[in-house]
Amino acid sequence: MKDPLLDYPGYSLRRAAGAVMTRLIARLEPLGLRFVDSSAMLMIEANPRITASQLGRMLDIQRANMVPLVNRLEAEGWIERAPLDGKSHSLALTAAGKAKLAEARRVIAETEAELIARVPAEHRAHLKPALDALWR
Amino acid sequence: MKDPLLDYPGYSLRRAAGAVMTRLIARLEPLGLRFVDSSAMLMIEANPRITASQLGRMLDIQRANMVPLVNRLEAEGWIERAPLDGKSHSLALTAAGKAKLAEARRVIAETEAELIARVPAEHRAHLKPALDALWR
DNA sequence: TATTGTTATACTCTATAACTATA
DNA sequence: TATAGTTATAGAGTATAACAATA
Repeated sequence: MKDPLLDYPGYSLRRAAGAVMTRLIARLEPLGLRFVDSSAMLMIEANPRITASQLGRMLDIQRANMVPLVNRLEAEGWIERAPLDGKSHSLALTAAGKAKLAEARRVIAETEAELIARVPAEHRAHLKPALDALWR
Repeated sequence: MKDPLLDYPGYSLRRAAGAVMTRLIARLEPLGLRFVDSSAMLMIEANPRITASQLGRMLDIQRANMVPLVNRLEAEGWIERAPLDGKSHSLALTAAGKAKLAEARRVIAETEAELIARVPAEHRAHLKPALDALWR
């Protein structure tokens, strides 16, 4: 069976991203976390008092779609909102959120390590700069 | 604003794939094609008389989700079904399908060329082998 | 005027379970 | 028994439009 799609780097990119994401999502699921939850919590930890709109811009998530996400993180007790001014709220991790993020960071590190290990050594250093050129 | 996600190759992989797919989808849309339509038609062209189930396995699409896809391609007049045996049907491109695929191939080639052009020359040859190691 | 947070909504993609008919 | 095609359905993820309150 011929597979003409294998000639396209763009197709390899899509399939590789899908495979890696599937592995990561499967590992986050037992922690009660979606991929986007872990991304958001990493970003909130690094930027305390960030707002939902700022967070959405950095993660490339629409403002409207941030609402259920932030609501869920708050309902789980992982983040807290505090009024910044009359219309904005700042987000910060709670103690429970920091503990949950520590768990998430372990499975993320494990998945990233596997990713690197899969790439033949002679290509390894080239992967991230090549990828970053495609979207940054 | 700090962005800890930039340290993760897996995150770069996801964002790069998203960016490239967004560009390709935007170019296929005026042709009345979804990404999966163009993938399926390339595969059918290269493998005349392939069945929907075989196609699904190669594209990593569930058998059940092939039904509306194949129905749509047939309704557009781009593919034809022919009974293979009592339970299977073979798929093949029609003349209209081949013409549409020629259009699709042009925008795909254009998008792939841009992808390559974006990657700094010293990393180019490493990208596809690195990506393929992640899913094949 | 622009931005934040929000509600409502719709569409695509994907996953699962179940059924029929045929190999 | 395993596979092909199919139906129905549900859950994610994502996009758009609109609104009130505030900067």
